[in-house]
Amino acid sequence: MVDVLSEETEVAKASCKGRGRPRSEDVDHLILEAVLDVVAEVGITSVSMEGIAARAGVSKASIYRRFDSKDKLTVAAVEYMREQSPEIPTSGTAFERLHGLLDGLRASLPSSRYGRIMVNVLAASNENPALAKLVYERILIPRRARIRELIQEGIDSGEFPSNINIDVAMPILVGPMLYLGMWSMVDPVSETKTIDVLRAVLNPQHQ
Amino acid sequence: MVDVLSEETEVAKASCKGRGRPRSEDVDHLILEAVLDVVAEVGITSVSMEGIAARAGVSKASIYRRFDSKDKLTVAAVEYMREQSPEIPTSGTAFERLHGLLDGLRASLPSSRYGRIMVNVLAASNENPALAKLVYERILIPRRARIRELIQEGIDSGEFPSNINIDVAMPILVGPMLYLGMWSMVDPVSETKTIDVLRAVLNPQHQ
DNA sequence: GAATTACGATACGGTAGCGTTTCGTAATCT
DNA sequence: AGATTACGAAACGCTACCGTATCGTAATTC
Repeated sequence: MVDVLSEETEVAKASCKGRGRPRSEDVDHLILEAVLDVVAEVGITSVSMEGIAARAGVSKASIYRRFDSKDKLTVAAVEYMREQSPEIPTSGTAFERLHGLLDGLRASLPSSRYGRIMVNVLAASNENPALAKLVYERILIPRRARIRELIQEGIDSGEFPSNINIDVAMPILVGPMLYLGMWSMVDPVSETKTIDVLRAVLNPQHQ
Repeated sequence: MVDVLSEETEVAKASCKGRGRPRSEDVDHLILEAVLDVVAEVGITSVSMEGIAARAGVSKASIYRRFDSKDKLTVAAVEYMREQSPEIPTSGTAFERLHGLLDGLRASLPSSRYGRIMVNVLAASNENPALAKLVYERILIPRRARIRELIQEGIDSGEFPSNINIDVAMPILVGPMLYLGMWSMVDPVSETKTIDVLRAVLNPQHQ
């Protein structure tokens, strides 16, 4: 849960060190968490001020005091979201750790709040390209960076071939996880599939 | 545009060979096309009877005469959708044809009506799992079958290694296209990337 | 203690879409 | 010709959400 809500955020519209009652940070968090929940469950289109207020247990006035439009609200929610970092495996070989991370990604795609937000934002990217870009840069890119690090570790330790081009390896490693996870709510994937695929990609001789 | 509208569809609710004025097939098509357009552009949640009527240039009554709920309407639209088959390349090596098909898939992901419908249905899969399953089985599976055929052709002709397991090869070939295409509207992919990836997957010695 | 600001609750008129119904007209079957 | 059904257009009451405003109360600063 950490803390946060960066200083530069739009949130602080009028009440920067004012004299009266200060704004409740609890209310800030309640609102943004509610937005993230709704986006994950039913999509950005279905975010409504009234619905968020009801869900967060907060008055509409408290929302409008902070965000004067739905766009500002969703943008702030995404900025607030920063990195529900998945636990990065630390034990085992580079292959095992990479497998752990990637299989976690695959499994989280349809089920986790994180994964569902990504899909819903992607679906709305036509309507709201600015938000899509923001999510891509603030959420997806950092995630990918962690995978890159793990691949680099494997290369440095000699476990993976040294001539790997990471920019080519990324789609080859991550892509199959998207393929396997994306529709798994209607067509579940056997648990051994991920490792079969990773083995085929990283140890072609065993294919 | 073909023809179609299967006989078993829900559409024929009361007017199977009745006596009066027959239902216009033009109206059938106008309605379902409008639904597909709206789903592609703004998502299933945003499909409204009024919106469809206006867009199709049809009265609401004509819609309700055929579909008594929005669910029935969207399901019928998907069933009507059957396969806007992408042109399957016929010239060149198996690699070249596979590349053509897969690169077409990648490029169509964010831009084509087909690709946008898939993402929007996926995003709504929580709310409407039945529709998600229908789309998956009627649209996605047949598409994948065509890719499988192309891979099998390459194996049969000796161009691809004979020990390939197609169930493993599919995620490895298709997955990277998802990875590269999915966010390309906010982060365009260089055109040579697809072929780099395919080369790395199919000719590991050149990696 | 007085001024100031945030809070929850509640209410307002306005808009959009819902599902249904009624109308007059058009097309097809017997 | 007459019966029957589909068509577009329009109107119905209903609900949800919008953005705004007003209230009394709570929490801070001066």
